[in-house]
Amino acid sequence: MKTEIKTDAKGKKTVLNTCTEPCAIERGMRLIGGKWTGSIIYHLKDEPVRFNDLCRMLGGASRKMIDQRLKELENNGMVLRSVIDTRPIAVTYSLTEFGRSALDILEQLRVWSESHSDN
Amino acid sequence: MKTEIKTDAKGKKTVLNTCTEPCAIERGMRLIGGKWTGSIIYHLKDEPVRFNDLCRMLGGASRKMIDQRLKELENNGMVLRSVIDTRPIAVTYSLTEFGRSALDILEQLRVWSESHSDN
DNA sequence: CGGTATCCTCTACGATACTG
DNA sequence: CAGTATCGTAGAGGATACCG
Repeated sequence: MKTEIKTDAKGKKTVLNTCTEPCAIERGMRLIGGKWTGSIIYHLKDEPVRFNDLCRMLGGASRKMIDQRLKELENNGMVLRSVIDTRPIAVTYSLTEFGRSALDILEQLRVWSESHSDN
Repeated sequence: MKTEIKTDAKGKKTVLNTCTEPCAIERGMRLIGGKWTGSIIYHLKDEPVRFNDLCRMLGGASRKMIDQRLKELENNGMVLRSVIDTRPIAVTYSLTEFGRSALDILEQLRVWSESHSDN
């Protein structure tokens, strides 16, 4: 996210784009900004949660979406998938240290969003 | 973002979804999580910026995208569009107080993202 | 229970060309 | 300069059904 605005002797401005693609903010958003991604991370903050419980928590999201997002999060190293081989099988999802490191941002976002719900 | 996990006498857990749709985190993400939205807000943090300068700053984004995002941001009350009636016309975009209130989150996101660019 | 597979629709987005 | 209009494609995402 480096951009310089150069101003010459006559006051004319030139914008230099030195922004590496994709920018840090965009990269970060692609990690936690997907549909339901932030909510999933947030719901895993206290304890491991099972797949179907997560579905119930995220009432508006389809199972396919949640499955997809969980795989992304697993691939990005933010979520850990644990299989407990009972019958029927049980699978829990929990946050890795990396995943946990995103909680501050999400909490701040939640507070910000709620404080502006009056618009 | 209210979800309760009830545990009964036998230790059996029931998940109650009391999450109002859409949740605060999702609502917040829809405000600043669109493609390029965060970057646009971030680039407006110091001073009003003209349309074409913004395009140069966001090298990877098409003009159409930027136009679209700016309109969204204007509709959401985060960005102010100012027309200076010279010839040729000049248009600058700047942050409103509401838009400015999102900068903390974006800055935190940027730092977080950069500190994990080694994965 | 915890998923896949399939189908279908709708939109996001890029490319390009035109305009006051 | 700051857009709008039009077209085309790829992928997002819902609904439904099936599986180990």
